[in-house]
Amino acid sequence: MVNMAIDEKERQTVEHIVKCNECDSRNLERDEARGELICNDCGLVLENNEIDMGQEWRVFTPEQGDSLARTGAPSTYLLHDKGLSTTIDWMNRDYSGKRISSSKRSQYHRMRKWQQRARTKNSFDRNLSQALPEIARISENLGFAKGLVEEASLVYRKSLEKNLARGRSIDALVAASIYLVCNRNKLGRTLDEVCSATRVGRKELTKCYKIVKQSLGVRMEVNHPRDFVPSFISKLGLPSEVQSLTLDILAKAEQRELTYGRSPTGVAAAAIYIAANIAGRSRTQREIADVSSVTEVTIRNRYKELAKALDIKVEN
DNA sequence: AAGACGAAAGTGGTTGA
DNA sequence: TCAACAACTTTCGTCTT
Repeated sequence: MVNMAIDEKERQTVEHIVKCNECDSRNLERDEARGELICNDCGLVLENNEIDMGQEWRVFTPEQGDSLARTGAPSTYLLHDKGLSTTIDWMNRDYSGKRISSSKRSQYHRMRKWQQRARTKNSFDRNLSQALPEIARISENLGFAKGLVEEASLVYRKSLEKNLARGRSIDALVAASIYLVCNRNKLGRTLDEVCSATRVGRKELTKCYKIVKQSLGVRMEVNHPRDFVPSFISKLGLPSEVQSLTLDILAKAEQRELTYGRSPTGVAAAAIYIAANIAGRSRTQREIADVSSVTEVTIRNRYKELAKALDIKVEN
């Protein structure tokens, strides 16, 4: 009986996964971090900005379900008070729905007013209540899963605690927090992508990013070209075959130390250019330059280097 | 006409004195 | 703090298909 209930649950989760629109393959993979559903055969991104369907716990009996239930929404870093403070209802009715007397009504009015003031009483909270919705909005634009939004909010909180907001715009600090989370999770988002998702200029973002990174003591590994490959490949609509070819090329390039001191996006772009060419799915330098935020010239320079060192012939 | 090529000059970041 | 330097960008004329 209990087992049947589980089967039913699992059947439901499997059933909402669809076939690939492009190649009808059922070989789909969910990338929880990016919030994307990807076809393993052709590389098509089927769903963006997916809702995180993961459960927090598993329930085997109804009693267990009751015992695990709790009141209220989960605590979240996304709300300035983590969703934990009290709010006083605006309706002038008591718990049974009866209207309350006028003297009580004005008392509640005063209480509500002070409650509102107290809730966002200091600059810390006021700042957060402005910044956190912004984080949520931008994260959505970038297709973050819920966990990443929380992480970005936490980074922002810590930066505030370290007094980094003074003399800087909230927007810049928000953007820096988000970019930091991108890098830490190796999402392969370029600086430009984050810039255009926010209202913050490139220069301001890098400046702020450095400060946040430094003062939070976050150790960041240097971005590797391979981190950018899935994102670029999918934007170019190239099959996963090209992706694995690209990764092969990058692995060899790394062995010959062709990746050091070069911009990782440039190297990734060049490797994709070569791989697409070999696979007979050529893309122009312009197309690849557009998605990778480097210039054609850089792609040319990198790909010449790679082709020469790895002894690959590329014809146009 | 589109795409690739490469030279030249300018920009922003890193490094080392 | 400043100069030197490598990587990268922008621009543009030329070549190839």
